[in-house]
Amino acid sequence: MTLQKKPGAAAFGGARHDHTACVAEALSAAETICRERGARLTKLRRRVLELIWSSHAPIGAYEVLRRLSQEHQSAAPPTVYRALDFLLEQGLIHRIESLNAFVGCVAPSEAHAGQFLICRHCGAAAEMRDRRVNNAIGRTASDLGFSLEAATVELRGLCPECRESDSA
Amino acid sequence: MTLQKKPGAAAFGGARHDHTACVAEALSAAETICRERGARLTKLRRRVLELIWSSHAPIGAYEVLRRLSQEHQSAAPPTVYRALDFLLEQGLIHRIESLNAFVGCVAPSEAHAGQFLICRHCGAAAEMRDRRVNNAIGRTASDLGFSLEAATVELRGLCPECRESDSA
DNA sequence: ACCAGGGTGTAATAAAATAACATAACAGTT
DNA sequence: AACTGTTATGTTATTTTATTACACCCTGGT
Repeated sequence: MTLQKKPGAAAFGGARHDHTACVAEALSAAETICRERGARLTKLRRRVLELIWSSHAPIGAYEVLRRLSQEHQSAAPPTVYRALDFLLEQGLIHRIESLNAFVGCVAPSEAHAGQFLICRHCGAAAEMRDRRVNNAIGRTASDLGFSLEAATVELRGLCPECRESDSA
Repeated sequence: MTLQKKPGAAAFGGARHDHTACVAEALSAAETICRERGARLTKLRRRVLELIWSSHAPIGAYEVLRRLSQEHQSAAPPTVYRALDFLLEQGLIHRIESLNAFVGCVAPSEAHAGQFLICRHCGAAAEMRDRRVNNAIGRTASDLGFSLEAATVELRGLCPECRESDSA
């Protein structure tokens, strides 16, 4: 357990966390980071980031597009994909390969290869960076002479919340 | 390291392994398994499996379709996807989420959640099942109260072969 | 004002996956 | 052999996800 006190606390917190604050924090962090890097977080890109942060469940590019269209006449696939590319480059979001969807990054200031716990019931994805997992992966790769560059780790199952309500 | 003596040995072996034998073995194992289970490995399904095994690099559904079409007049997307679904259910192939592609399973007789090392240079994907990685994932999930059902682990980088030729 | 880049608009298309319904092949029963 | 239920395949269309190519337009630096 490294980056977050309690990984999944927000993502799996359900009703228990103040999501408005959660989004505000993410956006403000993004602005700071982009300013520092001289990257341009335009209105459009910021808005896309906000839409992605609208919940802790990964959201597809075309769902972003649908929502964006309601307020942005000229939105089209490239509009969204370009914004997503920018956000990915800046490490402000992650792509969930197994869902073809995107989710906000909880610790965008650091270089990262996120690992995700994805709840099949509520859809939320909690980002974590577990030392043991990283170590195990790193060791395995090096044992095999494989030069590791990136890792996709996506775990599916039931989050604590949904687990309860499932058995209830 | 569990299932294979040397994970990646065949996948990353390049010129060094007898791929014809490798495919023959996979097909014959598939037939045995299906016979035992009463599952029907039809000609079509067998051929799709063979196409997937044509190399150790994951292959996309539409690439399978293109090749299949050359010999099978009526091949269409559902033809291929249905065969793929069958092969996935039987555990004869794996889906590589980060590539939208499929690869033969090296140990189809057992229940499995494969982990993959994917070479960005030659495209080969070596399947492994590393105890440490599995343990780390299992522990992390249970620490967080997450009920783990499936795991996608896909590592990208350079395989030993390509690493050499890269620096050469 | 000019210009160079980066950002966005727009139209078309490619790539990946599924839906829905029709037909055919097959296994077990009579 | 004919009947029947099931599973497999054929066929057409559509949906979902992602990219290409080119035009336009800001914005910052000179």
